[in-house]
Amino acid sequence: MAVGAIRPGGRTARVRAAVLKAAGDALVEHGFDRLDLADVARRAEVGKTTVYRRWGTAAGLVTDLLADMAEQSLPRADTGSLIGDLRANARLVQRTLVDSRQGALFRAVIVAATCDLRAADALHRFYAVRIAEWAPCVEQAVRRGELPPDTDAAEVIRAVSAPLYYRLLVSGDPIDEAMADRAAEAAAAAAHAGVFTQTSGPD
Amino acid sequence: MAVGAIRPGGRTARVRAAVLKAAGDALVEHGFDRLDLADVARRAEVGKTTVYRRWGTAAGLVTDLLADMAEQSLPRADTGSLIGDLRANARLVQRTLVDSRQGALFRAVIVAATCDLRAADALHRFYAVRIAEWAPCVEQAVRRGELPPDTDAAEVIRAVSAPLYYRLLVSGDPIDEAMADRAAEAAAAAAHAGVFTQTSGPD
DNA sequence: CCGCTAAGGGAACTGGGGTTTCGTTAGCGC
DNA sequence: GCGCTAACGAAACCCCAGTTCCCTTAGCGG
Repeated sequence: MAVGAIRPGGRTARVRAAVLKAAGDALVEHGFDRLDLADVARRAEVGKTTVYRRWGTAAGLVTDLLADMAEQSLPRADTGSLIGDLRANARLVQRTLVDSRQGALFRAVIVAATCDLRAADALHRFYAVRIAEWAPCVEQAVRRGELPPDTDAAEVIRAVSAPLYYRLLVSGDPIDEAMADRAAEAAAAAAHAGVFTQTSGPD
Repeated sequence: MAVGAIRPGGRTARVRAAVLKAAGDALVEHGFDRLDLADVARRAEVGKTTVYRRWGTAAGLVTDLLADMAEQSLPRADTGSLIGDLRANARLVQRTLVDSRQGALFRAVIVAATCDLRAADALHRFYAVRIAEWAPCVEQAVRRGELPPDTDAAEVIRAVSAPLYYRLLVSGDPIDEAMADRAAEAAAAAAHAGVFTQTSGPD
């Protein structure tokens, strides 16, 4: 049985909150690779034994942090048009990745996911939830007749985020609002052209 | 002056080749976070002092490995049509990322880039070269009249790769040939729609 | 082929990240 | 509010990644 599952109230919850906060701070300052659990314990004003007992490794700590982040997701937009909704989504992601704290945090959890299977699971579930949250934008557009009937909604949402994450992690090119808008427009154009229909693309 | 710059021949070159090979093997097996320089030295049958002296850190070693990988880049395709060239590019990237050795290696260098500024520089230059290699496909399509005159060629190429890397690093969704084709088609559709023109998108 | 010294290698050393031990605090059922 | 024990925490401990020391090998200019 996991530590903290039997008496989850009071001190246990306070310790968890303090440690996750401290872990976030440490990740933003040093990044995942230099995350020192003893340092996290010091910041949280908690015994380092506690951190090692409850979370074990840096990856375990990040996994729990991600579970915590997953609970506060922002609601999707509903502007009335596909391009409006996709732009809203792209700009939300853009602002998140550019924000110095949030951006560093996302880089850290993505790195953690490449190092640890549980962290990877948590990350994939995190994004599955986010994508599912925004998919109705596309489904509404289908119902309005803006898009082909069997358009894969999740695929369209993924297509909006992909260029932003590609720049963050791979190419290092700047991530500004104009490029977020282009990402939204590109996804919309491809969806209109029927590229994201579930059976097959147009011939 | 860097070690190995004064007598770059013979033993120095042999040691570098052996160490980079061993580093690649170790990265594929354990990933960047568990890269142990002493282990690399053992695999390369080289003194661990040598590895620490010449490369210093895991990030430094990966940076050099990336410089080595940059030298063998595959030539771009020339199928005669934009969609053909983009599909070839998407499938090349797809095969690379799915390949157990290459995929692990790319994940590792991307992780290294998030930890170390020099590694990040090396990675960004690596992708800038790859993108520049494939940009002429788009420029030819412009000349053929397939695309608007002021299409940003690099942006189109990036749009092809982005969904593949997004799945590799972020969402964890499968990366098969069909999805590579969709990525190519989506980029082509957006480019046709004028989303990637340098002045501004269509109104 | 000789000498200078760049580069490599074995071995001992060290510091701090992670573990173990055991005593203390406080959540929660009654 | 009482008692049981889950959970926390201080300190001693251990192990190994990374460093230092110093000797050996071999590239390369002459």
